[in-house]
Amino acid sequence: MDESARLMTVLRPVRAGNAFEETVERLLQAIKLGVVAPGGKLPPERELAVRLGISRVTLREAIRALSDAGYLDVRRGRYGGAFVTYVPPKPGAGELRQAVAKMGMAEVADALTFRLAVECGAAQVLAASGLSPDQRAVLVGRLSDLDAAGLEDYRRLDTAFHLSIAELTGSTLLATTCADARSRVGDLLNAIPMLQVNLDHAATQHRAIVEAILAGDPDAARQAVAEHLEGTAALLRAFLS
Amino acid sequence: MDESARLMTVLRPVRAGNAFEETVERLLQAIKLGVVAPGGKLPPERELAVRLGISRVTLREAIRALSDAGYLDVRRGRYGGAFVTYVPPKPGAGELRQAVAKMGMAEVADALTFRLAVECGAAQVLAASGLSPDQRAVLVGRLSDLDAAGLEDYRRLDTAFHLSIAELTGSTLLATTCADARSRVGDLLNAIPMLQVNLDHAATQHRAIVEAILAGDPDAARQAVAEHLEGTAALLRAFLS
DNA sequence: GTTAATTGGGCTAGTCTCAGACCATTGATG
DNA sequence: CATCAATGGTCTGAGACTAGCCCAATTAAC
Repeated sequence: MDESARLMTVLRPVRAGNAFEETVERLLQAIKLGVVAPGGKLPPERELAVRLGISRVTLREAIRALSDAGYLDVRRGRYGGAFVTYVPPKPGAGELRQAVAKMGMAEVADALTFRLAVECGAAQVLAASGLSPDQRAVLVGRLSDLDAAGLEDYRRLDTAFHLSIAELTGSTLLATTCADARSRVGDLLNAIPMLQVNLDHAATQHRAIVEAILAGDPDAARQAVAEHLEGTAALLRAFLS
Repeated sequence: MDESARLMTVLRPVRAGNAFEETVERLLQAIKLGVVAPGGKLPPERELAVRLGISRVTLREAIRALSDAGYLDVRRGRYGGAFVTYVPPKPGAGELRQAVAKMGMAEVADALTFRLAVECGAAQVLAASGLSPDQRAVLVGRLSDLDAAGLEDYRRLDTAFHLSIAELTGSTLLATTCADARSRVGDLLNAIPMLQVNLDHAATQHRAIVEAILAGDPDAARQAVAEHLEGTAALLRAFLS
């Protein structure tokens, strides 16, 4: 609000933690977002260390921690590697309360607001830009992937659909920000039971989002995304009370 | 776009640089955003080091670098400290080309898209939330501050106005993201000459933004912000050709 | 003037992180 | 069944970063 609030905003910690902690967080993000699907393999340590800009020693410590925690299965030798064993927990109110407790109510509200803002912004920007035929195809493809998904793959493909919108804008910053926003609410979303009614409703909303974007209507796109995310947030609140 | 693009997005470097570099960047952000006004003083080293989560040694190296570069004037003893001496350079096409050259065209486009998305998102979210009388007062106050500003303070108060929108949403994540987005285009904006025509136009748009937010109209807010930022982007493009 | 509080300046011992080299294991291929 | 390429496992020396301590300078207040 006042000047001192802005000081708090800008002069915040330069680092979220030590290299090990930040690496664990990043790998966990890749796993939970389904960037590396269950059963899939992480890139080789040497390559991954370069990509993450850290030493192999630190990366290995992080992989070791995730392996111990049951997220990864590490195998040696040629054709070996770190394989994802994590599968999202079965939804339930217990999981949700636990996830919320770990974050704190204020942080949950912050994350939901953040996600609403950036995803609406991304959809609006994409709708306002003239999409190439290739881009349209990608968007439609992701939508039909999601429609064809079983319960097993639903969360992962839902994430893929939402992130595609940001990626299609061509802005790396926006894509990473949306990925960040999504991963902040990931544990909460996983706690929501997937009822057929909700899935049908979501499918309708997804279609509305795509149609608005393809029609080049930023306002409709913004509204459609807002409605969709508000719906999810409402489900969450319902489970919390 | 495809799966490998998502790998690039998530498995990016965990650290933008070493602690020294990141600290310099953060302090520069505070200075250029006008969070600490020219002539103002940074918090004492000991306190600032704690806030930034780094050691005093590293902080002092960063301050030393900024002092050498002419951004700060450091004075010892009681009532001493690191005082901001930086004043934004006089606008001109030369500055702009230089700023663009340092970033690269792709990065400039990315930054502009990013800012458009997050600021529209913030305005939309704020408009959709019921504002308290206090919040309305802050928003209106920032607007009149800006209207009353001389050329000297214009940029700083313009930044303050825009960031207030994000801050008023109550989302720390959104506030820091908007601050980040703004600082990425800061050098570009500083290169645009401040013609009276443009200032008048901007003032009208600012008023439209505030009215839409106060009216609780997310679509109007989104449109007003989009129009305003597109206008700025258009000015930039004009200066580049 | 003297004092005392506040602030920047500097040092040291210890921990974290890194780059690079070398070892160990695995399994497809000939 | 022997080979060899790809991959994880391990070690070491150097540099970055930190916490904590004390010194030096400055100035309002008495």
